[in-house]
Amino acid sequence: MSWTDERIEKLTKMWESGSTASQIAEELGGVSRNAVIGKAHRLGLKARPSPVKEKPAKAKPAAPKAAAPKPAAPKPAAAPAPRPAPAAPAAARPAAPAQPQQPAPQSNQPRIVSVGPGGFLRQGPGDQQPPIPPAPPRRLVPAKPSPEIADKTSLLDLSDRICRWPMGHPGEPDFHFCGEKVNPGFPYCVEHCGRAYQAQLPRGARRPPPPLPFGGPRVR
DNA sequence: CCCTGATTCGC
DNA sequence: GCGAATCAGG
Repeated sequence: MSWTDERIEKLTKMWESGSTASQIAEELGGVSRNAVIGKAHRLGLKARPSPVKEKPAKAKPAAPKAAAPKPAAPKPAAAPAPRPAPAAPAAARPAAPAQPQQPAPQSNQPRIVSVGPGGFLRQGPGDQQPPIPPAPPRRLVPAKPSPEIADKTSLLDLSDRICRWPMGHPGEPDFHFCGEKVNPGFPYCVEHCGRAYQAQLPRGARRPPPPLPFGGPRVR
């Protein structure tokens, strides 16, 4: 792509209206952000108040870098008063918050509108208006993950009064906890306390041990 | 790491 | 003149 008059004009307008180099490059198409910046500087449009914070040479005149091999033009410090001072890039990036803008029914000026690749109408920087408040509030996760586990006692449902006896095996879709009201003073309900706390039977009278929580090795 | 603009330098 | 690479900063 070459820098035709039109493109240069567009670049100039957008640059002066506060659009970023990336935006300009994207708008123009076929050029990179660097190309835009390079061209802009070559055109002499330089030194916009960029998002790069300016360093106010404050109290300390310590200017290790800003020392002046340049006698001619002392840089006019950041003067927020003059025009191109995009103060609020928050809501509307592409919009140009300069001055001659919003209600500016161009008296003559046929309004240059070009058609983009997708068939959309391109806007000039001056025309840009932020018509769409973003705000797509949405929740990706429903309050109840799924009906299946809605009534089952999950890990999150456990409390001091809830029987935490595991039902099923961890990792399984339906794994949950007993959820019964606890046997006061114990972490399990009465039934599971009976399982958890087995009276030691006399040797020889042992029965095969009841299934422990998590059942030991998985039976398949 | 994303972004920004600025500058350099080989083409 | 051009712009990728690089730099410097937020």
